Amino acid sequence: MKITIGEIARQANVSKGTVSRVINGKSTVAENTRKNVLAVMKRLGYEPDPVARELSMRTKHTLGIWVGAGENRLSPYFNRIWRALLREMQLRATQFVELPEDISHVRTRFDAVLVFNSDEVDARLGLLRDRGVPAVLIGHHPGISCVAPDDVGGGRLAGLSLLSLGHRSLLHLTVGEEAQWARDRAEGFRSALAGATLAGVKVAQVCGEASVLGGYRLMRDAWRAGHRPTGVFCATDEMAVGALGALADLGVGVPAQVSVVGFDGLVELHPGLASVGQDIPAIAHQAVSLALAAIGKDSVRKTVVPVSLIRGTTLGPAPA
Amino acid sequence: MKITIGEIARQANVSKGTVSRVINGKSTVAENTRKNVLAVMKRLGYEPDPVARELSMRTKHTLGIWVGAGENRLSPYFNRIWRALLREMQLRATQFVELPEDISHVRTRFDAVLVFNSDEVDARLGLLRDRGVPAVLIGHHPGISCVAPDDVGGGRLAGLSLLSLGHRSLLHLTVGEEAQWARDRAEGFRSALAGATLAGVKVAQVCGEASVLGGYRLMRDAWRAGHRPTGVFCATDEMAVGALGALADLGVGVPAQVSVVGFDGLVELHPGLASVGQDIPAIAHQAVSLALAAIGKDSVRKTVVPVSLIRGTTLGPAPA
DNA sequence: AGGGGGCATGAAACCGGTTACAAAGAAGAC
DNA sequence: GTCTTCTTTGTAACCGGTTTCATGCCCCCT
Repeated sequence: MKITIGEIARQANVSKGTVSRVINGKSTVAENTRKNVLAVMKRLGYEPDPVARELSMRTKHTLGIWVGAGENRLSPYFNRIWRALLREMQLRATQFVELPEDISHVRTRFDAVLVFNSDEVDARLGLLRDRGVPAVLIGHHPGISCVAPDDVGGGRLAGLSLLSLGHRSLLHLTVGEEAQWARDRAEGFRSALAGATLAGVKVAQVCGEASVLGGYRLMRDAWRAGHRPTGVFCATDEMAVGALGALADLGVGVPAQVSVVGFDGLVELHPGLASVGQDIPAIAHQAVSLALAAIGKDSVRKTVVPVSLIRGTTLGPAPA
Repeated sequence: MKITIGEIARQANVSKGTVSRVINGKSTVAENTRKNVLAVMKRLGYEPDPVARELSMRTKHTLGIWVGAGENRLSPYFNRIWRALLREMQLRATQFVELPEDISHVRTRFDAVLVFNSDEVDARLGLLRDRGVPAVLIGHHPGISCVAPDDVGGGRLAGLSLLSLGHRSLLHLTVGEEAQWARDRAEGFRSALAGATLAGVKVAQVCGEASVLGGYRLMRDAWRAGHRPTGVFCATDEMAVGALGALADLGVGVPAQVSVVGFDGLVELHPGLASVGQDIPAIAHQAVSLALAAIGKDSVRKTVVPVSLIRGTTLGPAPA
């Protein structure tokens, strides 16, 4: 038979209320009885039933995670975020459940939902609002609590780093304008160069796919088209890996002739890759914090998580 | 205020019990009252509280998923299984939560656990047994309910297919003997050839890493070492993709000179890849079924899910 | 000694459902 | 017309906790 709080109470000669108080440590309990109750609990191997607790406390200690259909679960970035969330939840004794595509028949067994940014994000947020479930977005979006890396600052950081190493001819590999993060990274990069363009700095931008292959093609084609940058800033590390491959195939020395800086800090992709590193544990931490804080209230808060430059071995001074 | 069963009962002029009966459709309810109650429920937008239900029914409608530390979450195979499980759960109105590495402090808010096979699997199963949580393994292991593809049958299928197409010189790219699935696939492959070796069929086996790069290296090195098979069976599709790359680099025509068959059916990896296809939705279905059936009892059941040959364009008749 | 304040605890209501049991009413058998 | 049986429904206990409120007790102050 399952051991309940009532059984503990009986064996410890106290009331259920007192046992509950011992468990939660909320109200004060005499040291003697506390010890006694704890001893009985230990002896019987008691574990409070989480479901009963959820019912009376009306908090489920559960967050939902809603991954967009278009989200690339196979990307190393996604994987890192996922694992960081897992760790974070463990620390907070909170479980997390992944929601299926279609939540219309899903019963809300969670206190709040973390949403990954994607094209369908508007529809999703609407659905959640209708059901009264607080949501936190990983990414940028108006009108909702968000957590995102400092994309603008990261772009600027990359630009400034290249400039300070003497690079005067730059190339930016990125995706189209549809994604907010890409716009922000590009904007930051341009802003770093804003004053410098007058001083003879040239910068070009080409757009393609955010993948290794995409980066490879962009770099190869740009080079063939006559671009001869000494510094290349790639909107993602995967593109940067592709760019490195293309440069290798073209026989261009890195970083002797060309420096390459990526974005995300996924050093496992390519040893030595220079990159604007995201603090993924911090992002996970903030996302969960915001989600848990959002329960009950409906405040909207935006959190921007700082980034830092990973120097690596693909970033060096401009050739003379 | 939240709408409860009591509120419905009041507005429909019936008792809570009757409303509950309508919801669950268990016991019989007069058609008139049923309609009436349903109307009130609809009007008020009532949704039963899953937590309260769990408490009184003592089933949590939740499965845990325990992914080993060593498991490669980035593999397309894992990804497919994961998504199939997600769908399966959705169909059954069951949620699933991923368990963190260390479950010692996790409260058991799930009815059963699905475990992915890995090296630490013994320790994990022990922990779960100690806590009295039923577990189902995706893979092979003694003493526990398992779901796995028909690895032996798949290996045999690949072997027979190659033989029937006239191939007499075969090569098997695989990993070491440590993994059960690899042993089984190899065993099936050999068994298909058992009678045929007497009839002048040559077969070689080389071992390496179960990755694209691993497959590439094995194929390249085997060719350089003088192997000239006309049929190649790879233990995983990723290895097969690598092998195809190596053959292309070596200038060997596929399937004109060499046929390549993989295992897993991950056609998205390489268009036209011939492969022993797993029925991943069926695996997910069986895994969840077994897990849900295991609640309460402690029967051990093994399920083997059939495989089928995907012909593709990399498998053809042996050259004359 | 009497009164007030604070701490420890028990009793009971509550969270939102399910379900065993009893009772009422209708229909059918004789 | 009465007895039995079946269907439908209400009542209340229960799942395993939390929390409000009241009470008892001890201590301190005047």
